[in-house]
Amino acid sequence: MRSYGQYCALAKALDVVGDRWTMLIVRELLLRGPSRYTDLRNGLPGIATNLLAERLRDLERAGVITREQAPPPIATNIFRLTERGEALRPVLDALGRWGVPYMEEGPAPGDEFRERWLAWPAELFLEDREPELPPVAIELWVGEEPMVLRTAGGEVHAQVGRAERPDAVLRGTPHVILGVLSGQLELDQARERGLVLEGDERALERVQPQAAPAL
Amino acid sequence: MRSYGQYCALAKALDVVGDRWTMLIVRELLLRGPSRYTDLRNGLPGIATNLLAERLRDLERAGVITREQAPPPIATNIFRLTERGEALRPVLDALGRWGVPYMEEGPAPGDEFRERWLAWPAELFLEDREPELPPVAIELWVGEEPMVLRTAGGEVHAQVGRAERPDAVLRGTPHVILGVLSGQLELDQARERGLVLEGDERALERVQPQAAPAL
DNA sequence: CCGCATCCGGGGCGATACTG
DNA sequence: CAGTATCGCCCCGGATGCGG
Repeated sequence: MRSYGQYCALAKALDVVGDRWTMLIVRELLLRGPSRYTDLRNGLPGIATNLLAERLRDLERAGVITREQAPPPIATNIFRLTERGEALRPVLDALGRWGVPYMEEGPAPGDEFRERWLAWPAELFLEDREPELPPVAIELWVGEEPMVLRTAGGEVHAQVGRAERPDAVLRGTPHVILGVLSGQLELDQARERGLVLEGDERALERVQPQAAPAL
Repeated sequence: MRSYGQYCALAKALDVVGDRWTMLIVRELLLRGPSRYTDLRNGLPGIATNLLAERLRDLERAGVITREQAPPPIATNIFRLTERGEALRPVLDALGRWGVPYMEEGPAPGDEFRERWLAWPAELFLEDREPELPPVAIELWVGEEPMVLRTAGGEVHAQVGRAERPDAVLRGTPHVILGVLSGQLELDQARERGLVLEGDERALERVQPQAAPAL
């Protein structure tokens, strides 16, 4: 990116991560951990391949990510965030939180969706309000790939995958699931909009925000 | 900006404020409060006039700013952040904080500078560690325009202008002043690099961070 | 299949000129 | 003062090719 040419911390930050797609690449690396080129590309629907390659080069030069050659049998590179790159998490948290209201309207026609993108609102909004009880696991089915929410140390962690014995299973559209996770939708309302909840309803209530956070 | 076409809070946020110059326009409105077109332009060295006009239109349509017609005698518009726009402050705070390390190297050749941009690191790093004492005011001279730091309620507020009877006056380059404010530079080191401190040194020490924050 | 490089059309960007 | 108009250029997006 062309530098803004301003001696200002914000402008300098934007010189590094202000380019189109750059923040979203960081999002993928934060959500997935170290990733291969193809995995990144899969998590970034719409990006042109040359742009991804160019951004990865830029980010590497800027010290935000590193590129590791996997050992010879595997002919692939692994991209991973440096400490400096991980330090961008508060930035993406803030931006993601600011963007949540735009999710309420539901996906625009043609919008792509990846299950793991839900990890953001999930970890942002949910908390384990009864950490002294045994941990619970909630499975989410919102597309092809299942996700699982687990309580641990008062927090809730989200990741792609299944639970062995989930306390509850939620199925629904991204829009409805997000409404439930963010506390914008009551369970009754959500059910009217197609939410299916199997298992222990209390597991869900345990992690939902008490009051709907102001968006 | 072209939409990313992703049903993701972060991508949706970037659809609105991810365009080039957009965040910096919000920076100016946060730092200055409601502003005229020309004032914005002055605080955004390097921006093309048509781009500023276009971004202001976009931000207005997105509900981030409003445009008010000033009463007839003054034939000018006033742009001001909406509540939604003010809600971007945590985002810019996080990004600005992430960008501070790039300031340590000093300005790049040709970098523009505005005194008020210092308000960011100032309010971010400084705190009144002795709020029970009478408030102090510190004047900063780093360019044409003076700035003043005032303690109030345990916090430190920065704004353009002078103090009537400053407890201390600091003069130096942006780079050195920033080093002092962020706690990266000891006073001795700063003096070697051209810092001039008049008045009560304790006023400065009172608001400096105790330990240099990890950048 | 993975990780790009190349090519090309369109649009956003930057600089300057101009207008009410 | 507060923008609009214009124009060249480069960046972006999409498609394709290609070596390992």
